[in-house]
Amino acid sequence: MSDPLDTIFAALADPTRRMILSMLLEDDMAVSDVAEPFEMSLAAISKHLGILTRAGLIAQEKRGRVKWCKLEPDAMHGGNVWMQGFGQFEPVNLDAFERFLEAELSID
Amino acid sequence: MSDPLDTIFAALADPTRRMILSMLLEDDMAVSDVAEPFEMSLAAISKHLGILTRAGLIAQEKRGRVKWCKLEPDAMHGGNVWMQGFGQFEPVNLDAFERFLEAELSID
DNA sequence: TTCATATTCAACCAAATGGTTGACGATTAC
DNA sequence: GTAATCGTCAACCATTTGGTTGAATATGAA
Repeated sequence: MSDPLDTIFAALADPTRRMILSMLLEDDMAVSDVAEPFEMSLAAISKHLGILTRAGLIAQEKRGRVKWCKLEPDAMHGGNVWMQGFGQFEPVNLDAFERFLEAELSID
Repeated sequence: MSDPLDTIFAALADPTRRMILSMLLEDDMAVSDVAEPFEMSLAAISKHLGILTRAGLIAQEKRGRVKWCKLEPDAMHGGNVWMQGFGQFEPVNLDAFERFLEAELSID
């Protein structure tokens, strides 16, 4: 049907969804806990999680009445390779990335 | 206003636009030449080029009555860094990427 | 000047997106 | 059994997206 890159890049184009992925980088989370920091309905977050799941960027597993979300970072590989084809980007500075995440996640 | 990553990933989510970027990897092109292989109107391609320009992924320069499009690969850097924060992806195999492009561009 | 070429603009359209609300099914707790 | 919690579903809505067409603009060629 449609190129997986369509789905992956489209999923990453939304700031709410990127934030969710950043949160899951810290730890697996239940749907309600994912939704908690956002000022939108649980149903809206549920839709976002559906989109991330269909893109393969997260996996959801139901245990009891709680549905756990876990990051699937390998799904990003294809997009990453595609982009890298356009230039030799300097090696990623992971420290800088962690500082970025630190800042992004502390909207307390 | 909106995160540049919104704009970049959204621009990359469309297969026509990704194809255009691949084409520009070979060489700079005039708008009409970009449009030629696609089965859609010139106006549609013009819009796509506008989106790529606003995302910073290409630059357009008018010389005479021809508008030239040229790749700005550095604009991808931010997205690339963001993705890499999610995993240590194996070093890109540029040969493989070239073969991929070869295949993608030869829809003659 | 007149004509052709290169590109954009404006108006329109159908479909997709991101959100809402309220009802619903599943599971756990009392 | 009854009630509370977790999450999704369905219907709806406004906005954005990706395309069309026809007219307009700007430049170059005859």
